[in-house]
Amino acid sequence: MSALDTALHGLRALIADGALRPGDRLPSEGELCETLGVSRGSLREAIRMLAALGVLETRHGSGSYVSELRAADLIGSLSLTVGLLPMAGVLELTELRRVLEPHAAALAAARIDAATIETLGGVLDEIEASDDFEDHSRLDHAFHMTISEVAGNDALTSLIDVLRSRSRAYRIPDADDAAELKLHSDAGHRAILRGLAAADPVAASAAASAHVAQTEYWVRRYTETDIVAEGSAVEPD
Amino acid sequence: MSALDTALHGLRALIADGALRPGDRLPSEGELCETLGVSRGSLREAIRMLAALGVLETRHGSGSYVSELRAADLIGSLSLTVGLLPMAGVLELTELRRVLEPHAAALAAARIDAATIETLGGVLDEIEASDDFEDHSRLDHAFHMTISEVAGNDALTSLIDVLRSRSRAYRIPDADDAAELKLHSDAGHRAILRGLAAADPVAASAAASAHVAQTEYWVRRYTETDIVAEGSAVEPD
DNA sequence: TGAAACATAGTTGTCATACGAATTTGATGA
DNA sequence: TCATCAAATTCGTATGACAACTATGTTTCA
Repeated sequence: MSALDTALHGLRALIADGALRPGDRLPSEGELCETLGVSRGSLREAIRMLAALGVLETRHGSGSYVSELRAADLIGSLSLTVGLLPMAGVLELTELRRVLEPHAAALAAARIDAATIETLGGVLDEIEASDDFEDHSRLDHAFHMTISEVAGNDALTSLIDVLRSRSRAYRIPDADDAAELKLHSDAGHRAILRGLAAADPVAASAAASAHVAQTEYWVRRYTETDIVAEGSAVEPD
Repeated sequence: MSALDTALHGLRALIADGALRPGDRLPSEGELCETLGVSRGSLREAIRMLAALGVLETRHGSGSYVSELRAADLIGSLSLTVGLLPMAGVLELTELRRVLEPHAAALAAARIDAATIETLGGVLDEIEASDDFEDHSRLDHAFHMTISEVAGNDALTSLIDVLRSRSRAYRIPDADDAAELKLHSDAGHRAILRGLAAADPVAASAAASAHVAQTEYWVRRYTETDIVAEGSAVEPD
């Protein structure tokens, strides 16, 4: 087994066995090197791998810590990479959205309160009033994330967020198409909100399903034509 | 921006911009160090992070390569970490299974062929004939993965695999409970297979839903009592 | 007494160098 | 043409050194 694997499995075992619990500080790199019998470089590579996966967090000058190990955080670690998927992969992910978003909408319909409904209505008002792509994208994200959060499962919210992050980054180049998309999008949002306001899981779910299907249609339509990626969709620290 | 971030974003940009495509070999570490202006150690840490996320693959003596960037592979990178989730997180994931597995079963019902139905029947025969926990776990896995694969979405299959990997690692300690679980589990499997064989998406979906709900019941039941984790559920290379 | 400033030790971040291990490549020879 | 071997290339690992940052205890001053 390579030194890197030794370090990786060693660290993982410390957490799996309960020797290190969420929030705990790891021994210093020097100590871990002795314990695991690897050089500092190999150890640091292993730490970085677990950090990339959301298991560890390192603070300069302080130490490395075990994360809270929330399912949502681990799923969120995918956000760095989904932006690199080719279009074929994006379509696969959209199919997952077709299942997950209706589910979230149905759950939300059963739990949402009047204040949140009002908030969501305000968001839709803003979307419909704005012509700016950035505003639209940001508010659309807020609308859907709020629904996921109301659904009450953080892992579900995180997963939907990750899956949505990609299609969000595309801008429809053709002005007429963009206008048509926005028209249908706005109508879809209103339908979802009606379902939520009526506390009707079936209606909310169906509306969410239709909304995703529409997204999928546009993604497919532009898959084989011009498409403009909005940067790398990941902001630097 | 730290040297590590420089390297990480630099590598990511090379892929996002299309300068490096799936399957391509990266420049040597020495070249990348010069290009990005960081030391070899920092560069290697960045490479490891992307490798942990399934974006890069490194071969000793040959070089580092961009992976095929399949959605299924990126999702599969979670398998290293879901084994570390506390029970609360496992329940969150089980709720996701409640949506995804019925969906997969419904899709599979519409696409499955006679040969696969026969194969699945054979797997169930084996399960029902075996008393060994290892056999049962392995065959159960094969049964459900086959269904996912028939569904035809690799990302969905990978996601279900990741989510299932955790509950699979638990063994019910009480013998009577274990026997009861197996009884219901076997019946659930047969119900799913009946739905598939009848090419009835609704029946298959409902049976899969019930099957996951049952798993969830047992996970909850044992959450606050004794539970035995079957190792770290990740086999070394 | 209280608080601000400082000094110190400990920890991670980064770099440079060296050499081992594995692969790839090209030359050599039958 | 093919097999074999040697060399070059590349990643894997270890070590040492120092900078950057944090945490903690101490001193100093109001």
